[in-house]
Amino acid sequence: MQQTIKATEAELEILNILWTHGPATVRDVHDRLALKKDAGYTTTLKQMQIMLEKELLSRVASGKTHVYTAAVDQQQAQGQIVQRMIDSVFNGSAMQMVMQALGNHKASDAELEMIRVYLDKKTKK
Amino acid sequence: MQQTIKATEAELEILNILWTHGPATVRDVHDRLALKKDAGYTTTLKQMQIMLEKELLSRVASGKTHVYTAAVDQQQAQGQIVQRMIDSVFNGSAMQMVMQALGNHKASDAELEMIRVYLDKKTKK
DNA sequence: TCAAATCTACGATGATTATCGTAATTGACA
DNA sequence: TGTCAATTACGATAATCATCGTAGATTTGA
Repeated sequence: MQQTIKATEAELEILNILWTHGPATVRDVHDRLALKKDAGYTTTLKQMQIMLEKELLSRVASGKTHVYTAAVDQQQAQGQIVQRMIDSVFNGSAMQMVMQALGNHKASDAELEMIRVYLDKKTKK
Repeated sequence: MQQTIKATEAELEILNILWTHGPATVRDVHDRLALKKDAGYTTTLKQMQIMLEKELLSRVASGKTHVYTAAVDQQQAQGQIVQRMIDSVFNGSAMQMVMQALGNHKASDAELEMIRVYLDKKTKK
């Protein structure tokens, strides 16, 4: 049985950065975070230290700093979050959420085509 | 400019019940909630009172009880929640989330077909 | 009518989150 | 080597959330 990954919104933002850009220092993460929101450096630091305790992150020392890595699988973590949302907000209907997402979002034709291809593959299987 | 609707997980469950079944008393909501989770009656009551203050709900008196109604639009609230998740967890890519949702979910062929039809309509427009 | 059942109001509490200030540590380099 | 800048460690705090107990009000029906 896979463990349940429970991350807050703020933690997800950090995980997201690490998933996207790979291992990074607190400084790196903080700078990227600062582009979107503003919080103090120590806030980010503390956040990441807590995530280390929760084992959402791992780290290795490098000189005087630490390099952090996401310790949870991206697919799995994202999947669980989406599932929780589907359950609590969409009565368990993934489809309902997909339609909502597609409806609100201005997806390009190319994107829509990708989804279509994906659907086909899924249907055939 | 539309206001930002911010509801917690527990609040969403309540909203969801009201959206699905229409106006209801605390008792009604609580009984439905009790099917899934267990919490005391006063917990649900308090929750709904707070939601009233936040103007997520409205209510009218009916005898000694109050009948509550969701005061926020379902489409709009769901849309904002999904959008927030897309932003924080999927780097702003709705598609990425859709694929995640479809991947995790065992959708029936009929469901997939519905999505396909929806996509076509969206593409043509 | 009045007692029991039901409901609301309200405050308190513990847990979790998010935030940040300060102090201690470390490494770089003048 | 000694100082300065950057980093980590740690603790504190305020805000938010979820939960529930108790008291008071109201309705119902025996």
